[in-house]
Amino acid sequence: MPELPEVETIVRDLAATLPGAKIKAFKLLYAGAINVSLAQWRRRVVGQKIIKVWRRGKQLIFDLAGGEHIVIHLKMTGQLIWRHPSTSLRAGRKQKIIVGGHPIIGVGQSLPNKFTRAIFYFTDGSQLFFNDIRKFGWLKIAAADELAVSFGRLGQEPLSPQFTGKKLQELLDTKARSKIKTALLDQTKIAGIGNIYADEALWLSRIKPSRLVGQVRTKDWSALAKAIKQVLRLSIKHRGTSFSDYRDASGAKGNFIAKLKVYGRGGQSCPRCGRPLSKTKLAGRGTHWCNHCQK
DNA sequence: CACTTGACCTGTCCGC
DNA sequence: TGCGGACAGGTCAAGT
Repeated sequence: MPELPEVETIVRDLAATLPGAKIKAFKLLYAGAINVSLAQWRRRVVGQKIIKVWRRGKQLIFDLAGGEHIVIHLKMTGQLIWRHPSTSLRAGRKQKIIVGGHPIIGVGQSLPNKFTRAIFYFTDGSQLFFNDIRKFGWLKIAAADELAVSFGRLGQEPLSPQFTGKKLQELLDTKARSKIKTALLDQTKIAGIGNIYADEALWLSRIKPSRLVGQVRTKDWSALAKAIKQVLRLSIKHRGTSFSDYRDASGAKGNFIAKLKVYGRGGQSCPRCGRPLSKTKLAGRGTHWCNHCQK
């Protein structure tokens, strides 16, 4: 599910509420959701204060006052939804719901639900729910050195100033015979692009997903880098794409689905040239493009 | 070595 | 209405 714009949206939401919060308790509903025993998890997490919320690629990180880090990957269907007994994360969307017999304010259905895999309880009464239908997502507790090793394997942040056409070419042009879409999805080269935004960025830059990296020219690299930044930024502005399960930290859907040009639109007309969009499988993923205006 | 497939899970949708 | 299969935002390991 969540690619960079969705994770960034959740990070911004949580960064507005979590820093300073102290974890009072932790409830685990699916044992596979964490990387250590529950006893060890609680030993390292409960009593800790969250001092910072940030993102690297598609992963969220809570920095803890004691120096360790909670790292979260939402994979396809993960959600992080924050609730407080008396306040709503986003003004204007308040809605009374009942949790455990106590009325709280939030958006959408009551929590926990049958897909809730873990719950953080904070000393101020607020709660953070980790929901995940498909159970691919995970929470990890990591020391600083483990975090550095794991993030060292991740590629360039596409929204960083260093991410230019030249840089993109340097990163991807090493395997001339691989397909450009496959290369864009390689998290060790670029961190954060997933299936939706790979298709969207390639459409924007008029490059066919199956084009070989070796056939991408200098001006294409520059257009592609620009398209990647453009689509990621625009999606963040619209709070991400809710194709099915993605929700922000208040439980609300993102709005970018209305702005998608090709993803999920196979058979419909190309917004640029009007011809029908193609859909096929590439790199094991559904791939959408316009066979007329993408070369 | 590079690329493809299967596996991990649960849900939805479509054709029969 | 039921059933089987394909497919879904991600990433690994195993197989070719």
